[in-house]
Amino acid sequence: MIEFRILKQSKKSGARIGILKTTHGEIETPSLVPVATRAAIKTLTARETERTKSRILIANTFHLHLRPGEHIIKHAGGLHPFMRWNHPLMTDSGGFQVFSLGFGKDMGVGKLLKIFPEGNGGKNKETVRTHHQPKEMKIADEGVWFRSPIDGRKLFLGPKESIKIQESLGADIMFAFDECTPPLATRPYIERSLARTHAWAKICLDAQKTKQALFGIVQGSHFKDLREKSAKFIGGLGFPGFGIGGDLGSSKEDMLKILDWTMPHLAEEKPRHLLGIGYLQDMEAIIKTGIDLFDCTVPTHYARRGIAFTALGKLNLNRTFFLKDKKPLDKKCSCETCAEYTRDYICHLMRAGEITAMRLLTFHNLFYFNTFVEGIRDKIKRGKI
RNA sequence: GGAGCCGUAGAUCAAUUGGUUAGAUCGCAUCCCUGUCACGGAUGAGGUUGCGGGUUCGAGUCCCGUCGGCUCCG
Repeated sequence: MIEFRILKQSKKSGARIGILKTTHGEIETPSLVPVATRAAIKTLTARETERTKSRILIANTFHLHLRPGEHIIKHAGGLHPFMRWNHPLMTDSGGFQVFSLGFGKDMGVGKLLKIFPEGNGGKNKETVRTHHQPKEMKIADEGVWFRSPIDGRKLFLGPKESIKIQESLGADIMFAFDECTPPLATRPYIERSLARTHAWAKICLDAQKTKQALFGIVQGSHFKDLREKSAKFIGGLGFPGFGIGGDLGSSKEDMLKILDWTMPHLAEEKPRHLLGIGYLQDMEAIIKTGIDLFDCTVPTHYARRGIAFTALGKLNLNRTFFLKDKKPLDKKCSCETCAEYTRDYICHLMRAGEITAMRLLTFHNLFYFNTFVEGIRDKIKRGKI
């Protein structure tokens, strides 16, 4: 069970301040949802994650099903006690892995299409047509046959299976099983996929036995009518909240357009989660469309590549330049990393391959992102956006 | 004192019987990463082949000298 209360609706935009209540406490929205795919924010403990101002995390059904298996987590009493996290949790359905381990892997693309200049090896000419299948999986109306990336054994995941697993995991919020279509798919492929995602949404609702909140996911790629169709359909099924999935086009403008097409069809009083998006420079814009929650791997993933986010932009701590830099990562940041450590040391650790570097950067980036969202909430409260 | 082996990019090593512009890996530099992939991807810089001479149309490769390192024998 969740309860969502909107405390303030902006008069200047779709932005709003809300409180999302769950049985594991409440969070203020808009909020970033850091990604704990395998029931861990990589490099940090739950206690440490809490000190980065994070109050809700998202784990992944597909990855936890593979390892350790949902029965282990159920036996431990669910994800919350298992990972020692006493705040709200979400689980992604595994639908995204249909894409990321399927066409995404085959074609070497993300869900946001990168535009290549003309003549660049015809990279953009490749398309996914109606009856195409990814190399290592089979997508059917009932669900998806995968091969385990761990040992190669055959696995099946469909809407019923996803819900059953997510119920064993016991997060406060679950997501419906969907297909994130590849950005290079043809319209007929997307239409067919959308019908499937919609059918799966209904099956998920029917399959659910627990009181966890189940969010439906809007798809529809970059087509206006398909996005509207999906938003109306998913919006009409009685879900207590919604996810918006990508392909979200090939630019920030595309993404905002897609959100604008979608949002009017989703009940205002219900929370909206933008799946997998959250560059700092996009946050304010997506929040202004009416997004309440968004998960993103960027703060944690980039940290492990040596990137720190600061008021002056991204810093690449791999660069030898920083070996003699005695400043903290960000002079105004009040996180534990910035309070105790300076760039020279973190640069050294990064270059030496010491995992402590990733830890210090992960801590900082999460704190920085959360502080950044806090700043946007503050702007909404003061009526500035 | 004598004999032998070795010397190629910052490091470790490749390079047909002498034959185009001397390669690879790591490291270095710049950039990339959006419902996760820590140690990944793209691009780039870097060489008087220890030094000097010779043979040859042509030498990292063959010859002589020299310097340095290693091994063995006295």
